[in-house]
Amino acid sequence: MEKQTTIKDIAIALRLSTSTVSRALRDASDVGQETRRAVKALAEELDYQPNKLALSLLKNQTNTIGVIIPNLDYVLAQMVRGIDEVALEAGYTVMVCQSDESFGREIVNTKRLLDSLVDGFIVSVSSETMVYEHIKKIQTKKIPLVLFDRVIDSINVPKIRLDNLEGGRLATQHLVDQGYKKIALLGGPENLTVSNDRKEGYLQILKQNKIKLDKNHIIHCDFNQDYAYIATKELLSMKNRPDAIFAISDRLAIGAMLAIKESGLKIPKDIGIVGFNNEPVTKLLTPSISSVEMFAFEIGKATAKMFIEMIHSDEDMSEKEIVFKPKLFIRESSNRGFPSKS
Amino acid sequence: MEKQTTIKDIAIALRLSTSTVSRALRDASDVGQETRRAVKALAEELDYQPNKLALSLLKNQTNTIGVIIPNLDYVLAQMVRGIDEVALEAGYTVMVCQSDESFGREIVNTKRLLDSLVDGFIVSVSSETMVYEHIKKIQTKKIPLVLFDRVIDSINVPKIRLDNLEGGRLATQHLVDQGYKKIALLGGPENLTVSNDRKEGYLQILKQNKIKLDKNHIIHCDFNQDYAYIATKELLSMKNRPDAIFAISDRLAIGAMLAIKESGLKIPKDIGIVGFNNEPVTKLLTPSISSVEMFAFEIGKATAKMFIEMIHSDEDMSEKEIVFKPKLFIRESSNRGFPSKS
DNA sequence: ATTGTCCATGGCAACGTTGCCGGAAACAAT
DNA sequence: ATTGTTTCCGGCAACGTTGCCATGGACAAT
Repeated sequence: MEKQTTIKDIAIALRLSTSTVSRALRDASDVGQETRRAVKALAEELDYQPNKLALSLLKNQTNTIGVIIPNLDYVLAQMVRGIDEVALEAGYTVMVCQSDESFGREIVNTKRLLDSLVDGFIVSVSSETMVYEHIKKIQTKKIPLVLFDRVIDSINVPKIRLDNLEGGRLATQHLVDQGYKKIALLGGPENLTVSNDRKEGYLQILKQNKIKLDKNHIIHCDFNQDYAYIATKELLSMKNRPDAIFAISDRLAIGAMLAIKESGLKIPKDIGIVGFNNEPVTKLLTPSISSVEMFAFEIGKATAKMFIEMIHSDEDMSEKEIVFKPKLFIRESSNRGFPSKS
Repeated sequence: MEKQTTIKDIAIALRLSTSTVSRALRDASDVGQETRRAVKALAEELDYQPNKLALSLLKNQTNTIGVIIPNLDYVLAQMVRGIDEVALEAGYTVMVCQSDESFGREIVNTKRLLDSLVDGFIVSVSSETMVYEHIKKIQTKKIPLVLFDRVIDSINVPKIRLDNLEGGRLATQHLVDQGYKKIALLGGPENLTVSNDRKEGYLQILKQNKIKLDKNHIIHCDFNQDYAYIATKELLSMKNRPDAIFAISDRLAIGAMLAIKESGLKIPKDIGIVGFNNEPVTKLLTPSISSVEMFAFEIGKATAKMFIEMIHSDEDMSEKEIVFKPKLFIRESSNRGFPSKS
């Protein structure tokens, strides 16, 4: 690493003081025309770049956002893309740290970023995270913080998320409309709000339609295709076999579909499937999978915008919450053609 | 943002000098037992965290790696995961910037990271990038740089990549073995080495097997499913219709498959497909798609390891290159059962 | 000639930390 | 009593930059 040219270098070369050089470069007042020209010329020649570190130290501001996410799967990659785009625009650089769904790594990452002195945090918590001291610490230090996607109710900061309750309702109501009577739920980890909200929507719709719930039809598993496969095998072997599955994510839906295909049951005739996230892959499978779109890219952009706004405004924004409305895309996996028959 | 406690705060509170406090905290010699205890106790109480910015300024080292990538698709997300894991272990924080396959944004990102004073760069160039001045500038400044995946031959730094030539050979030879005679190539952007190496492997195998090449059977398109769909439609409508397609990425293979399905041709009977990257989705589609595994996660880890090694060693490593061997996974889309029939 | 007013520039402190040097105090050895 | 040694601590500079204040010269107004 070679030494960068500094203001001092220019000052010495031109027999000026650093102050004068600094002012000249910043087009400030109180600099002679001639010296200003000379300084700028030399700066250009030596490829002078102001040292951000020194500036950051002085101003106590790094123009950096710490982003903590649990993984880089399709949905979060989209969100990060959205965050990145807006942040770049606003002059911020983003430090993305993945916790890999591990509580321990989430803590390490938070700590690292905290003393890297990022200007603030954009966080989506890991599925393992059940205690939020590390997140609260950010808040205690009065460092700007925005939560997105997997938000935490008990923490009072701006939040950007999907209306997961509504998502669960949309998916379940659709299955009900298609004439399915025994709808099972393939849920994510038990403590994940995102998953539980979708489940809540599912429960609401069952209740509304006076469908009796078989408790065995609710299964929680990790966000992992293989678990879903196993769980579905189990569901299919039950005496009271479900005739539809609402999977809390497309990955789970795919696992379920593989299991169903193996069993010889027909989709959507014998059993229907609806997934969540609307990953591109859902369109490609045979049968294609109905899924709930969650507008990940837009959520990412909205999150970064909220963050920027928070940094630049000094009013209290802790109550702000943006909730995106989900949209159901109906595909083969759950389409028995009922709307048209009625 | 609240003021962090500094060494000075502790010094004043204890009526010591900052030097003494600094030494006490670092367990250095020359500090009295009693003062050391007192300092540490107070530091603990005030939750003192050393200011990284000040240290970085002093040592001219930030413990940060700038990672520049063209997108966050499956393969690169895996690679980033690998980089992240190793970097975290070694005490580095990673700044990931995506250029979104845009030359302009790649330049902006490079510039940003350059004057954020990262300790070094890990770069995979965008498909638009044809001139490398911004990358060469990193090298000129003697800042550690490692290239991975989409590397640049003309730049003399450590490189970690897949043996794409071999990958192209594997895929094509397999198609030849399955009895396909007119193998088309669905390539990526024309100036992308990764794509061209695979193409070169393809050409080699055709030549080796004395298969005459129809130049119209080579199509270049963006890494985008829709383009692949259109390109394949075109291929299928040719008088000299190909009976197999080697797609340079799984995304392209999927687009091709959609087009073929629509045409009514049977896969793999009438036409075979092999993709590249071995994304999980290839297993799930019907038919499942044969694909070449490129060990993205491992490449990511190897890249970060190389980087760390480069930073800590002072010998010249510019000639180092790690080349991973690809592996073909044969699935339905190209399997006419030939090895077993022979 | 004295005072006032610009204009251009320099000096110094500060941001938080460390490294180096010097020095005071205590004690031992002569 | 002088010298040397050890132990503990403070002062200062430095990293690169900016902000504030001071200073000096030129010039005009009195």
